[in-house]
Amino acid sequence: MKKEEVGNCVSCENLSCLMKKNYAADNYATAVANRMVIECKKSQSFIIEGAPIHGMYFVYSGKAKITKSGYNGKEQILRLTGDGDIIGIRGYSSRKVYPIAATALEPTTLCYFPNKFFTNELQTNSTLTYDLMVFYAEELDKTEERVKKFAQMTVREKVVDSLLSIYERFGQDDEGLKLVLSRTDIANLAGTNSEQVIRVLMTLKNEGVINCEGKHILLKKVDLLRKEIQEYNY
DNA sequence: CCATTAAAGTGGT
DNA sequence: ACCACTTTAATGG
Repeated sequence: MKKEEVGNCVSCENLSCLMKKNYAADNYATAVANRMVIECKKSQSFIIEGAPIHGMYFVYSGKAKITKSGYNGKEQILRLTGDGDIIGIRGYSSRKVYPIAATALEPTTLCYFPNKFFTNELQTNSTLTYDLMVFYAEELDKTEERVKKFAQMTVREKVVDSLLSIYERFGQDDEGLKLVLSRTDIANLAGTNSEQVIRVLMTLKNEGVINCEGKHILLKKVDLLRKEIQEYNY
């Protein structure tokens, strides 16, 4: 884990960032003074499952996966994160070690806040604390939805659901979805294996619903895909 | 540029 | 769903 401290912190332009949102210009300077900017290369893990909790991260730019390792070495992707997202936010439970791992999926810049600083902020800045509570509530909601989907969806539906969640979070351009994942990563997100993902992707391609060129996946008929899983959405 | 490893894809059980 | 295998792509020196 390579950490690089930047002497002169660039101003955070990311308006969805929880910190930026909850600080007036003058107080924000205090936050900036306490943060550390970390540059991550692709496939670099900046949080290791089981390592002692030391602080929390915001994604300044880039993308990362949050994972938990399973029984036979297979990992489960819990969620995907991008600009403005918070990572490592369970340092406030009684746990002393991170229950998850976080790995960059592309070159990623992180804002890091040591626990000591952030704990103090939570006790003094109630809007920040409230926003964080809303985040927790939404995460719990999403997790419960996912439990239902994992139990009830077919393999095909789980893959479709995963593709749509990537589409909704990250969008797509002419090339395809803006988050490029390996088949194995898609499988670990959907709760299947890479073979099944490969087969579902090929079927969808033959049906003309998506387009695949290497790792670039383009959703051609989003409405049709949504229709396939609509009964699972509330 | 080549060598080694990782990922994609296929077919059989 | 799982495993074994071939082909193809990515990585690193």
